[in-house]
Amino acid sequence: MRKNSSTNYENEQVLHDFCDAAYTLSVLSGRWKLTILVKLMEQDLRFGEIKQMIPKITERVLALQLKNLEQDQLILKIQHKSDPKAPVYRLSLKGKSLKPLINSLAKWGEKYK
Amino acid sequence: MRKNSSTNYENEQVLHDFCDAAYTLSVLSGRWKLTILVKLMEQDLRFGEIKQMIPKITERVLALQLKNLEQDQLILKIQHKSDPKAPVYRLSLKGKSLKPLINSLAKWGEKYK
DNA sequence: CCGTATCCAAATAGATACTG
DNA sequence: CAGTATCTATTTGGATACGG
Repeated sequence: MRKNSSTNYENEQVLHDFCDAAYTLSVLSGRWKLTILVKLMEQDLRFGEIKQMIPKITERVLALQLKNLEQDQLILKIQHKSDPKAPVYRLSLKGKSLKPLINSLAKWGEKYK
Repeated sequence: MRKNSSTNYENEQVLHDFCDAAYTLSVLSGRWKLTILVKLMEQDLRFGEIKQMIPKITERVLALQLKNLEQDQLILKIQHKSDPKAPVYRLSLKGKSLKPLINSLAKWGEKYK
């Protein structure tokens, strides 16, 4: 009797390809990514502003995480021709689309932590 | 003009405490955790069975990941008095409750990867 | 069969100084 | 201000051998 007895009623929820879930986890995993994304949900920010909001992050690591997020196309780095030295980081549509997902993660965490 | 123009219509979705989301990510992050959880969604398994299903995992790492999952109370290690040498790993209720969440992760990943 | 013990490699993150 | 360069520390995962 090793097979779960619950097989019948639980399978109405089909399991999607969990490799896709692994991809999602991969873009979210990183010491400060969630924090940065959440800050950017509210407004566009510059490097120094993020640094100020997250005092414990070092410049090197902030640069790395931003680069990752940009490569995964979750954020955009916007440079104006008028002042290319003051780029702004902004959520992309893909990044914005994470909002409900992050909320789902938070709800599960709140309930089960 | 740095403030997002989208502030008005997007805030109907309140942002939950993202620390709770970080907790959720933390229990899911680990090289093989998702794989193991998905296998256990279908049936209880023994150490050696999981090892066979994931040939590339080493015994040390499998033991570590199982220990993590057990500590986070996502899985149960079930030992029968009759044969304490043949424990079975089983999803806990908390572990089972991840199913819809993992599906959400997979759906987002499928769409945006 | 179900792990643990040792040792090692890789990835990630931190401290600090420096540059265009 | 917005990063890069170095160097180090920590965490995580892998290879392999051994033990109850």
